[in-house]
Amino acid sequence: MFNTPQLEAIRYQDGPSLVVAGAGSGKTRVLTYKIAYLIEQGFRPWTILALTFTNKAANEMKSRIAGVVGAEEAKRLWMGTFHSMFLRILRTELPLLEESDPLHFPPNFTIYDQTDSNSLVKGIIRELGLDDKIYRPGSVLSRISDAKNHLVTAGEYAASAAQYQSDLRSRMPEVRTVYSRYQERLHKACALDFDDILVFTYKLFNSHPAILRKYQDRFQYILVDEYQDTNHAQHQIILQLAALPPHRVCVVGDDAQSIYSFRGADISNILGFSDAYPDCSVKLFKLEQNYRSTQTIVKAANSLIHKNQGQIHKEVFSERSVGLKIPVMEAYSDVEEAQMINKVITRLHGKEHIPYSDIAILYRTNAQSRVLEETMRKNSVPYCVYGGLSFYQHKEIKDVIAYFRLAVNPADEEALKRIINVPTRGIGQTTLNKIIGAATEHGVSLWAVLTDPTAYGMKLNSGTIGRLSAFADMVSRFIDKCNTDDAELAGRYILSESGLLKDIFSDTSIEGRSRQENIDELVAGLHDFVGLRREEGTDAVMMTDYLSEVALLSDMDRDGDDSTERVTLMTIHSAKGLEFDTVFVTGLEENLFPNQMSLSSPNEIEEERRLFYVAITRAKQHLYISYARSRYHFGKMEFSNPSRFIHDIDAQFLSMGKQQSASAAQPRPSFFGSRSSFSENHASFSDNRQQLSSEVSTRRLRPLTSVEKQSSDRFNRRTDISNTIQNNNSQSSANRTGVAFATGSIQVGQHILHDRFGMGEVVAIEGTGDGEKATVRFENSGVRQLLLKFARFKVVD
DNA sequence: GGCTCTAAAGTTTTT
DNA sequence: CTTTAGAGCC
Repeated sequence: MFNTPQLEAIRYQDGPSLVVAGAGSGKTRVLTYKIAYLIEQGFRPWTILALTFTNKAANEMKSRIAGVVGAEEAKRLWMGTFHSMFLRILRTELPLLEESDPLHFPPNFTIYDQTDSNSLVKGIIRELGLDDKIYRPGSVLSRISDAKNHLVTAGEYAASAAQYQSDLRSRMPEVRTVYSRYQERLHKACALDFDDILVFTYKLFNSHPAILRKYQDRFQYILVDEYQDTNHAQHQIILQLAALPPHRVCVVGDDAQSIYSFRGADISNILGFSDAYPDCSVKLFKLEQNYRSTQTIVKAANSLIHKNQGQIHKEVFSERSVGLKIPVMEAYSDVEEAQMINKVITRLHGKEHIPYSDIAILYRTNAQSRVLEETMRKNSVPYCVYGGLSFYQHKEIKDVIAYFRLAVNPADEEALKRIINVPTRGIGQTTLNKIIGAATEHGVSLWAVLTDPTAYGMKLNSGTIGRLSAFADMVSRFIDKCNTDDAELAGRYILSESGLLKDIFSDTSIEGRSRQENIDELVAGLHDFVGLRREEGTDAVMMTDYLSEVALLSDMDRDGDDSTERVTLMTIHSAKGLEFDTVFVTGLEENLFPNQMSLSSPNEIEEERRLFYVAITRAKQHLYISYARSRYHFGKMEFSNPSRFIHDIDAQFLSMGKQQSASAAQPRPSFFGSRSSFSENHASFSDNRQQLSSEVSTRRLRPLTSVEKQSSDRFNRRTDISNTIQNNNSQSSANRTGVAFATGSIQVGQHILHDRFGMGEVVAIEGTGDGEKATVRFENSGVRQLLLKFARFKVVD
């Protein structure tokens, strides 16, 4: 079941350990069983802190652990992302600090997402009279974010000569001023940004030894997955929490898969972890056997990654079958690339009966998904796109969430700015600027000015005053509602009373309909949130609880639809940690992969190469690599050469197809020389080309508009679900009904069909009356405990 | 103050 | 090509 190093890694618990785990080496399984083992050894679940990279990874691991030690135990683990776990700590601790403490925050503080941060920085740049051509908000914010990742505060930043010199070189000497003001404004808005979650946690522990001690004592064992992608702040917090002997901390990762340095991830955290504890040695475990992929894939990956310098040496090997050589497919254009891939998918699905859900198409940038989607749709291949514009980033959803945020925390400046005139109520930019000016001048929140404009010297005409006070009154009612009613009731109230609902539902255009669907889905989400929490016996069902949850959600974390049969499309970054029988890695072109932005720096090229390594090691059986000779970029066609990375793989593992005839048209001489062996496709594809090309020339594909894209996406996501689960009504909140049950009506061993989790088997029942709970093992949703009083399901047998 | 039209910029990856 | 920001007009 486990090999020797895996077993040793699982059992070791005397001190700090580092598990260097090659791709496909069963890293997640080791982590899962280590935690289960710890619990069996007597560690209580709430004394174990397990940090993962995504919420999804955490939930999956949790439900696997539940399968071993039971749902009741697994539920109590501190398991989640760095951000969600530390946010939980901050919500508990920050309100308890003295008000004079700079870290003090009331419990209802907001989390600013990147858009909020960007908008705030932009506003500050404008207020300071800086040129936003030079001070591009994005670059300024990334400097600030960089500083925060390195735990450099605004004050330290302003005092640092080195920082100043660096900013000066970028012609942005005032970044330090922006940083300081940015931080002030966050504080005034009662908000933390993403990076602050880490910075505040570090500072909290650093300046309050008693609080640090409390968590050091609580967390008897700390486990961290994907350690190669942690940043300096995260690393330091781990060191704080595991500072006391015997330093029971276990970090797991693979330096060869470090792909987030652009976000501040520091590979030296894992490379140097062996020296983290001067008073004791860190036990090193190497997992080198790959259980996922064919020998060919593993060897090809090795030959690629060995082109990089500076890594922990390991020799990943596989004992699976040798497998096929890796076809490298060349296409004329991005469209043809998509069509070739579709052709192969159709063949694999039809002749080899590979389910669509075992197939993934990976790409470097989100923009590449368009052409693929269009082609898949034309060929009726079901697909699902992950990432890109997440549900929570749609305008209408952000508007609604902004209302919610304002109702929970009226000081929230970005939320207020966003919706003060949505729907239009005659409060325009001019008035808003005056309010911001007065608020800045008096050092108070926008809300304070808004509720009493004259007190802050606002000169306004009576009409404006009336409109402002009407708005303030409305928000006050929302605040009250959020204090008394649960998230769903309050949410519905806000939607209708704000006029948003009327505004959105009076628009009958295609775009409007798409917005309406999104709003429906949001309300359904609120309903589920309240319903599920009640089912699980939690009473945290208020708007503030809901917001805490959604603030850290990304598209990757959305509901699993793994029961359905669809090809997965995602960026390579999103694919980290996943595996598929068949993987297509697309767009292997110079300037795209490696990306143009990374060409100037050897380090960044190495990171791109690691990214390619991640991509190819996702495949279990079938791996295909493709590139296009031309591709649309900003609407105009551009030609490109095959990626240098193809060359980095030992040619014996690749299948390049036959020699090209001299007459074939080439947009440009190949990277590999004019008599390239690259141009003709792998044998099994070459016969496709002619029919495909004619199709290309007759019908130029039009990129999808955002609405078409959304609705097709929705179609693709949804249809299969509603067919399999007949009474699934998650599409609409309107006809949602709970299925009521008398308690005592189900028994262990019965199968149920849950409204949301699908099919599952009842494995235990405990408690009586209103407290009666069933433990259910779901086919696709893991093991869960449901409070029968609230649970919505029906018994199947 | 609000709406419409035009111009410019943008795509690297995301908790 | 698409999205967004800004100017100009009502």
